[in-house]
Amino acid sequence: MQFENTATKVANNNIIEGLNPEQKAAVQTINGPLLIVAGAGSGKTRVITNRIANLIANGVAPWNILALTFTNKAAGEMKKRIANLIGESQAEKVWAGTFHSIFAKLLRYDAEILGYDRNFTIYDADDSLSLVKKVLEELNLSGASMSPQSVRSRISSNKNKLITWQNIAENQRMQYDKAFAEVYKRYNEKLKINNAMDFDDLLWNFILLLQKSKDVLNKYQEKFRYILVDEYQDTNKAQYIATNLLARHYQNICVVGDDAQSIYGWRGADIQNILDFKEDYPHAKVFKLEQNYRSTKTILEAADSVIKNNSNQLKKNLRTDNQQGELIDVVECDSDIEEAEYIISTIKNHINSGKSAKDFCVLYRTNAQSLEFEKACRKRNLPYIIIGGMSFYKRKEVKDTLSYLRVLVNPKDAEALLRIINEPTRGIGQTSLQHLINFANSNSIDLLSAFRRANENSNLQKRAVVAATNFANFIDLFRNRLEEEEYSDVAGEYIAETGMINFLTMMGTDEAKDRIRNIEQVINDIANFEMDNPDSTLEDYVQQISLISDIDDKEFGTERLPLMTLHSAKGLEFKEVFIAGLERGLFPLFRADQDPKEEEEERRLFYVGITRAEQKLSLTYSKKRMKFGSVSFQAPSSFLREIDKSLLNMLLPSGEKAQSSSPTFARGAGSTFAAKQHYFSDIPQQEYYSQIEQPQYRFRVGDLVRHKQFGVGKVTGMSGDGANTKITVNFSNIGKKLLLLQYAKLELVKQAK
DNA sequence: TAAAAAATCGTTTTT
DNA sequence: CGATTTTTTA
Repeated sequence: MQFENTATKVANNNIIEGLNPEQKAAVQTINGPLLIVAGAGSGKTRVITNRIANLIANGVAPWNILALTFTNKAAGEMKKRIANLIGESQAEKVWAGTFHSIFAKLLRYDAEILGYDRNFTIYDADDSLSLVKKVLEELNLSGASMSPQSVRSRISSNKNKLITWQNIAENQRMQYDKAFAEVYKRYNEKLKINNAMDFDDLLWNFILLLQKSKDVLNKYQEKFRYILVDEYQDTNKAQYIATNLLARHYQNICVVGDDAQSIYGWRGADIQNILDFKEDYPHAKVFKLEQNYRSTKTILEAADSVIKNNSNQLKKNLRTDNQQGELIDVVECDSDIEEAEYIISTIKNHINSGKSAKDFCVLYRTNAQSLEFEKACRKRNLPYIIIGGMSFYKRKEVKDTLSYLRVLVNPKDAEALLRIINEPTRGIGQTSLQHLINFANSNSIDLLSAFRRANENSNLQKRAVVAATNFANFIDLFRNRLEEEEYSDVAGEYIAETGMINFLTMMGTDEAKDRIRNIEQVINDIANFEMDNPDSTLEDYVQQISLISDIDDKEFGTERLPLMTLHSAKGLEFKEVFIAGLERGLFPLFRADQDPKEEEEERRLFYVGITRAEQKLSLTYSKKRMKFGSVSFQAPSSFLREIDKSLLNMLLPSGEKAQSSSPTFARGAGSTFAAKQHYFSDIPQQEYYSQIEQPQYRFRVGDLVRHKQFGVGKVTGMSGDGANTKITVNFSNIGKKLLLLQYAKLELVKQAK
């Protein structure tokens, strides 16, 4: 005990040392509700970690502290820094993790209360999409009016708001709602049958658990006496309710966030949660961290001049003692190729003169934009890393491997089973599979059991019976072994026996070799996980893996140039940042010009991007850009106009100064012409500049159009002329509609070929 | 049943 | 354009 006291005192000095007064005050507040409004680059992470260390130094047990983040990376970073302050042994006892991973862990203890098995699997967006497709097929709604994508995202956004299918069925406004409620209901039933939860269920089911069992609620309220939520501006309703339930008794809840950096509204995040915190907890203390330690004055001024165009925010006044710094380059490029060439060659030059690749970063709005940057990097032999996008875990062979493991862990997981049953082919084709599914349904057994009892199924061919029985035996064999042996060994042999690797070896191509290595990497990963977590099971491994994203991977420190979306960049910082594609319709993305709320979110995203930069910021846009294999013409982003001109340095890719009266910038920014598609990239530029009055486009059958209310649809017919022109559009959401062209205000999305 | 060819489709952002 | 799904054919 004596010993520990000394240690605590030493730690205590570390904990407050070098903090500014606001930071210190926040760190030293122990009890009661606390809101920390942390501007970009204000040392937020430091305050959070030091505060947790301070709680522990003041006698709070680390296992009574719950710290919730949005990414595993943030959680890992937090743990690492707490460990530096108070030592590994204490730090690892803190409950720090993402909402999803912590709740998943807690759900496993009491899954039975909700009617789930403890070994439930977690469905990612792909899994849940394919489940939606199956439901649509089953209910005979496929092809008709509902696209699986839109149904899935609607289900998700309802779940984020805790809206049940019954709620929708009761309040249905249209026939469409009725059908949707039906799909939603069936989707949930199927999840339950598969003993699976989607991402949103992890939040909602945890709430249900707390509501259903008073014991469980008490248990966790007692356990998590001190709760801390990072990025509070991005919490959705489910996360809000869950944290409030947990904190209700002790009210030791500390939330940290920056309303100016709320960028997940589309995923159900409710910025109101942070704006209303003081109303939820009237006694809450509030601290504002307004001292920025990251960026130059120029960058901060630019960020401020952008964000002040938003209404509805907590007042903040970011300041810095850093230098004024360089002007912000704004570079007008001819094409997306030139844009990538400019950015990558600029970075390459800096690297050649001694700078490090990891000090730079290229940000873009959509993942699709990464392609040209990759090409440019490869051309110059510049190592790069794409964060997000096609992640390791989304690759086919990796998903297949994980699906095999899922079947092993949770034999009810029909999604996983269907995914791998013919990977490699096993002589169980569509017809046989359908017979097996029917057998499972009519006997109310899970799919694997139907495989096991294939010999009772008179519809099956002999060959299929043998194949199905073999497969079931194969799974059962390894399930038995799992009970006795170390799971990493079993998993390794199991995957080897699936035949995937043999199949790929036979192909022999370079790509196949890559895939084999990826599969092996999963096996290694399992072994490492087992070593790191000696008491864990294969269930644990499979469950945590589905909640991991690319940004969590540790490859950052290496000498590679990071490329990522603006969303992925949240929480990161780089000496020099390039933001590409500042074009109307791309950033801010098109639907934002109708809806002010969306536009404000895009602006916050821009704010996030700008404030990632420490020393230097460059913004680029391109006049032409490839979209869907055809060229589209772009106007500069309206956001460029919002930055104070005195902070900008207008350039051409050659490095020459663009005249301040650069035609594109001067006109494009204020004009109303939308990005329009052409099929010849050599249309003279003059035409582009004179296109301020956009000619009336004549729609044709086959065109893809957008309607303000009805969404996107395909033109299937035209009739009449002049003011009487009528147009038939088949909307993906609601089906066919006959509209009067002059009132419909249709917007061209894509021309027919 | 499985591989190859053809057609279709789409672009936010992610735990 | 490139990925994915549907259709055709062996």
